[in-house]
Amino acid sequence: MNTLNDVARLAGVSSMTVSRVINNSGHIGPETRAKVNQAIVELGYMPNVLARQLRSKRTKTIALVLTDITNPFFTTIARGVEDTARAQGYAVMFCNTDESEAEEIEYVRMLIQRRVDGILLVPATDSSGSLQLLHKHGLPVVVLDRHVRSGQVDEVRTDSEAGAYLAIRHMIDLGHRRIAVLTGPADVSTSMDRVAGYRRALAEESLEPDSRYILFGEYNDASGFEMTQRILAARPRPTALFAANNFIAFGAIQALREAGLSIPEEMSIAVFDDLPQGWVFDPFLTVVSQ
Amino acid sequence: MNTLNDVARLAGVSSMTVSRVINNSGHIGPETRAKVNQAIVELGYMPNVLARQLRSKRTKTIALVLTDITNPFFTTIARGVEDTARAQGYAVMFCNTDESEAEEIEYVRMLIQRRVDGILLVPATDSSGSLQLLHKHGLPVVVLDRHVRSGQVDEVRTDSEAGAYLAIRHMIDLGHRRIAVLTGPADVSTSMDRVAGYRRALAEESLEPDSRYILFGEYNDASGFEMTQRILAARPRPTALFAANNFIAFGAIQALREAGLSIPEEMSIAVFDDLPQGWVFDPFLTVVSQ
DNA sequence: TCCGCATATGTTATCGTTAACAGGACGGTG
DNA sequence: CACCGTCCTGTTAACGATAACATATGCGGA
Repeated sequence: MNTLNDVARLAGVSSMTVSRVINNSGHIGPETRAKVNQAIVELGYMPNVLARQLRSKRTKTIALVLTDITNPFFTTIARGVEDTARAQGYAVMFCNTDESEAEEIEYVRMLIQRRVDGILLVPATDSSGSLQLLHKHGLPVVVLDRHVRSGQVDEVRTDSEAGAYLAIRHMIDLGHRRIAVLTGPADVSTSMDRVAGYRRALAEESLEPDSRYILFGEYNDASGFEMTQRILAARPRPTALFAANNFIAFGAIQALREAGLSIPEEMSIAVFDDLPQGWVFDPFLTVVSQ
Repeated sequence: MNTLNDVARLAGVSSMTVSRVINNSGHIGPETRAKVNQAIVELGYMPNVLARQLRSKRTKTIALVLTDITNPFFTTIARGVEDTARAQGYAVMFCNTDESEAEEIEYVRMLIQRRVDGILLVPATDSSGSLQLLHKHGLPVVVLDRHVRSGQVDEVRTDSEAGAYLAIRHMIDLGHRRIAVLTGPADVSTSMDRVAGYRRALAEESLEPDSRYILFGEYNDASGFEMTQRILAARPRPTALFAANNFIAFGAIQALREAGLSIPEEMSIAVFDDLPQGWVFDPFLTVVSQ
């Protein structure tokens, strides 16, 4: 693979001149530029971005660290991030932490070593060893989707509390009085915020939130399935379920099908999350779209 | 951010010794190793991977170039690639071409410049300027999901012809005689192969494939919607649709709903593709899972 | 005793580019 | 005419690591 020097030699100029042509910096005479460009084409020259990055201390690369790109909510975000980054000449590295803080820190170390210019992070938990690490090394971070306690970070997220409130309000308006909530881990801000919205809506109606109706689990379908089985055993049985994300809803619907309960006649479901396109087809659901 | 030399100075050894400790190469005395490790911890040293990559000419990075990571089929692949790569110490860069060859070539140029060690490519079309480019620069490539004519490349894909054949066979066994196929672009191998399987199944039953029942479009829901509207206008109307991928099926189902046709009573649907989890809930479909 | 080999560390050059500085030519201005 | 600014190009060093080679020490065997 030939280098900038090969191009310079062929064009009969110094390597600095070639560099200037490539980067459109400084002043270059028109015929010099032509010679250089021709040499570039002739050799099929491709700049070595690594060398450029090393010297200039910028990688034009950012990272998106999230829990699972398989979740349609995150897939959509990933797609948007990639499009925007690319338009600015940046590349994106994706990392799946599977909700594990250890994995997250591992990834962050790798990203620091690769000298990415910045990181978009969906933190696995709200205790943020990785944020400290990033801060120590001076790496710009934006936290997505979730809130972290540890202070001074820019965050971009939806208002979980208000969204959940709206969903539960809607259920109440439809006449439901016994509503269960199936949510994620207790140490993830979205879980807690969604429960908070749930409580507020119930409180407004002076409905006592029954603690047996508030279940914490994981943001996946197995957990949704299991929580639903537990809630179906509760007496009195709730008439509506509020799933704190789409995967939990998947599991819940499966459990209801197995139990032979029809939706929404025998059990209503509201979901907090984007759903994959086409999902709206049959079981009738209420969704809070992000 | 401090360097290998800073560590060397603090530990009172040469930078080469530090490098050897980090990479576990050569012979290092136990107390030297201890000194070096302590210095590393003390400084919170993070190797500059860029410098390493430049010198060693390996980036430990591969790229996955696909058409749209939003497609659940590709999302799953992406997840698998990332997991496997990471286990081997490799990072992955994802690129969405949106079925555009121009975008694909643009990405390939960028990846060559970034000196990735190899590329996994889902080609947008079967004319492969990007493959030539990659070959010219000596970059290892594996082509995924689709077949390319231009020769000597490793390919990993499912047997589209056989899958389509099975789906159509199944439809025929259920009694369908007028089956339409809604497929992707004519210059993508999977489209053609799925149509070929369709033809073979029909031919076996001496059913004349009606060319009005074979529609080429795009692998997205808008195209599936539009093709379905066209097919519904055909007389005699087919009794079954075969969608060549999940997005086309989405569009088809939407079009059928709008037309007030029930699935599968008034129109059966078979789909070639993985479907997102939970999708099986209601409209009753036959799927060929990859 | 001398040689050879394994072990342990250091020195120098280099990967391919850009930052920083250094001119030379040319034209306008006071 | 001296001086300055603009345009164009080149030289040198550096980014932070590793490859390749060199050196030193100790130990066993002929």
